Amino acid sequence: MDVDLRKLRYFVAVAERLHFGRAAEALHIAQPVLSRQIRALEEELKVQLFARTRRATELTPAGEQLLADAVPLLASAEALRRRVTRAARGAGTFTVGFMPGIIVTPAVRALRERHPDLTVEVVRTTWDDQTEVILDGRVDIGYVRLPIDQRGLRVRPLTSEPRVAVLPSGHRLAGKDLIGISDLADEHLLQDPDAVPEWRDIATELRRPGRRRPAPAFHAVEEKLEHVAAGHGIVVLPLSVVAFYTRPDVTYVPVTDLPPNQVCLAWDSARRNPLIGEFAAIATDLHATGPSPAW
Amino acid sequence: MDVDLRKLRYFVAVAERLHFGRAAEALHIAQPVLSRQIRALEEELKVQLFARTRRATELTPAGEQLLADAVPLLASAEALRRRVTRAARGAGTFTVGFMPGIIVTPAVRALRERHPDLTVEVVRTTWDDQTEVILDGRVDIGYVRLPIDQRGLRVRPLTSEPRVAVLPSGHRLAGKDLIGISDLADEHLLQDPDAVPEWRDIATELRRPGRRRPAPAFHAVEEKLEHVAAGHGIVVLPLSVVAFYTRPDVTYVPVTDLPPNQVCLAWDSARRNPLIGEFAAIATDLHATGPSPAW
DNA sequence: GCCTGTAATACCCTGGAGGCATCAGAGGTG
DNA sequence: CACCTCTGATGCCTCCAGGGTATTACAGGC
Repeated sequence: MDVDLRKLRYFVAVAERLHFGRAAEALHIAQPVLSRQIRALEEELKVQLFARTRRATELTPAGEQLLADAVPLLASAEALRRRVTRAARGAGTFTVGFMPGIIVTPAVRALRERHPDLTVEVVRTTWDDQTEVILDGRVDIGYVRLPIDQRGLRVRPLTSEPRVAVLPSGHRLAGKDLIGISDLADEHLLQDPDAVPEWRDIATELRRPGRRRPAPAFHAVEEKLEHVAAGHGIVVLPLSVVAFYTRPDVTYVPVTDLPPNQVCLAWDSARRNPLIGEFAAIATDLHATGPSPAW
Repeated sequence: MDVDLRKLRYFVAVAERLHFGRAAEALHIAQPVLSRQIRALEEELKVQLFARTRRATELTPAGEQLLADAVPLLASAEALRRRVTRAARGAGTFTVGFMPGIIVTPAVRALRERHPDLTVEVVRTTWDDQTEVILDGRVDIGYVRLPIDQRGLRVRPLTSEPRVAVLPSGHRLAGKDLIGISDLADEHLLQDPDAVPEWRDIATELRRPGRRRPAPAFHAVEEKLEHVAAGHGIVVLPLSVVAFYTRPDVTYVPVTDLPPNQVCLAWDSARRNPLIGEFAAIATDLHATGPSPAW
């Protein structure tokens, strides 16, 4: 009748590795069990999921489709679990996520005033988990910075702010009033290139292929600034972030041909919680009519 | 580890009825089994879901939360099942849903030309199932008419078209060039009031409470027109629909204070299928630059 | 021809989901 | 107040699905 989430989880493990033995190991079960479960899933769905040649294992089109659907489904199931537990603990809590540099206080205060009995919490996110926390139920609504993977989310634009290049104080470009992306082509970018898509378009053509890979293992703003100060490279950040996390040994320069960073509200598109809509309205309102922020 | 979808289904059955016996009956299982399963679910989540007083059963806040999350999760699971089966049958098929009066041919043809090996199918929907078919996997993308419940969907506006009142040919208003909603206040609306939200705002105040309820059991356009012709009442439809399903014994009149009907593209926000994005781009493009339709 | 790596098969054991019969407590009723 | 009814909970049985171990079957490489 219903699909079994356990079987789906097993399937995903195999589909991601294309190897029963290693998948079984990762799942902490014996390999024959996994073989049988997958076969059972195939029989239940009346569909072949893997093309098994004795030597290799690969996905059929149906398997590809299942993988694409199973991953978000499992995430939703996990989110459901988390939200129920949260709902039990704090009968009335509402959690707002935000990226560094975004001011959430006015909107949060407004929501508290309208619902005196409600506990409103805030959670700081990073570039990597800003959408994750929404989909897994840790926050009810989040202030996010584009670009993001919008799958499973509803997104409403709020505002945008210019981005600047953050450099060590002694850097050759440190004194400039204004630079272009091409001036930075030889710099090492200390952050996820997805956060600065234009970087790829313009800079990567100039870069030698053998160059050291990005792979930054630090995600918080403070860590990035620390590395910039140490001269390991540069980062590109929205102006408000730099203004907030100011420190003497790094400086910043506006970059002309870098489009502004778009700040949006995002929430789980499958949910129906009146507070989400209410908060979104408040926040949108504040950003439209309220006092303009520093940038 | 994972939640059990069967238990969730059982929970929803009880939560919707607030009665174990009747829920068990609806699920075709014995009542003690259901009691035990719910209790097991509560223990697994470490949360009390129902407040059981010996005489009544009601939901706790955690239960409310679970109900809100479980319903879409079960729907997603069902959709996953359906999509996998479809992916197995037609290795490469893409299905487009559309409401009556919307012309999909050019976009479908364009997609076919770009992917000669792809089977592109179209499905006509009704007001009631236009979003359902998207969420349960019967279509990959749908042309929908607002207002809709956007939960679980991504929606992109396409175009809008005026709406008209459809009347029997002999109706007192049949000859008019233009009427207002208030002229229709005494008419019987033969369709889901949600389809014409303004009807509620304006007309219901004028209506006596004891009036016959809407509850229309017919949904296809042809059926509505049949009933209008028979003098059972009137309907409000987008102009293109009336133009398409023309018949001699019904006529239509533009309504001044009825905002136009918004046509959008909508697809499952959790999915990642490049064809969806491609089709959306084609359709948006056609509607922006292509030949303007009849209305 | 033999060894290795990989999935499938054979067989067993346990726990959980289902059924039936019954119990227990809260309200209503004569 | 005794009794009946309605409703969910318990006790006990059966059976199958999911887990484990041992082994087989087959394709390639040496």
